Amino acid sequence: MLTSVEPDVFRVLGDPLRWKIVTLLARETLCTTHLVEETGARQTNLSNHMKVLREAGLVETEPCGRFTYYRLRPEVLAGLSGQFAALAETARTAAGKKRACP
Amino acid sequence: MLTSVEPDVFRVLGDPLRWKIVTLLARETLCTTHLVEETGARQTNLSNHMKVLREAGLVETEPCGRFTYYRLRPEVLAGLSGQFAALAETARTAAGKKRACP
DNA sequence: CGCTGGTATCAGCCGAGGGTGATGTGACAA
DNA sequence: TTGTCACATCACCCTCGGCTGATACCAGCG
Repeated sequence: MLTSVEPDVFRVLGDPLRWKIVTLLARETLCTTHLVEETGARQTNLSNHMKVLREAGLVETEPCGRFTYYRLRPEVLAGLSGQFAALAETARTAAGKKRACP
Repeated sequence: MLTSVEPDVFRVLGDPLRWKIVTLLARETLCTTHLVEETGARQTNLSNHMKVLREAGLVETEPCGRFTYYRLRPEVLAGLSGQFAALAETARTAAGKKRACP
């Protein structure tokens, strides 16, 4: 039952700041300091969001001395793409099919 | 600038009940009464969620006498699929690219 | 017309979660 | 070791949004 966890991923991506972080990480791997200057958010706030992204499986951490690099996981994005494609296909084939009013 | 509205769509899909509604509507067009018996939610609650889904452009209404049928818009799902695919591709090509620590 | 059933709207409650300051931890440099 | 920097954790406030009961609206039917 893969679909049960999807609303959580969407809820995670539904925050504007987190979505911005994801788009930034899609272009290059960054550490918290870079994200602070890119987004303008506080370090504490970013740390909280990174924890959420990490627990959602969207991001991997890569310690580098005192720094912590965050790397996006393309597989998850590709999986979501496939889920949406399948759902769109289901909706297309079911076009016009409606249940009778009781 | 398409990407600016995306977090809103994700926030809409991030609610478990709304996601269930979307998956149900992907299979067949339904009216509120059907959704009430499928989800077990109250009519008022469902009406609120349908308004959110409609305003997000995910769903179209189709009045049929006293009933209101809701139809999923596959184009939106397909668009999201494409966005995720592009983002995954960007992340893949940028793999290993990391900004230097300041 | 009045009644009934399907939906939408309104006002309000309340818990989840985003934002913040203070503080803890761990790694490098002098 | 001591100081500093990067990051995580904690406690707290406060807003947003999901859920609800009451109620208004609208289409069909007698």
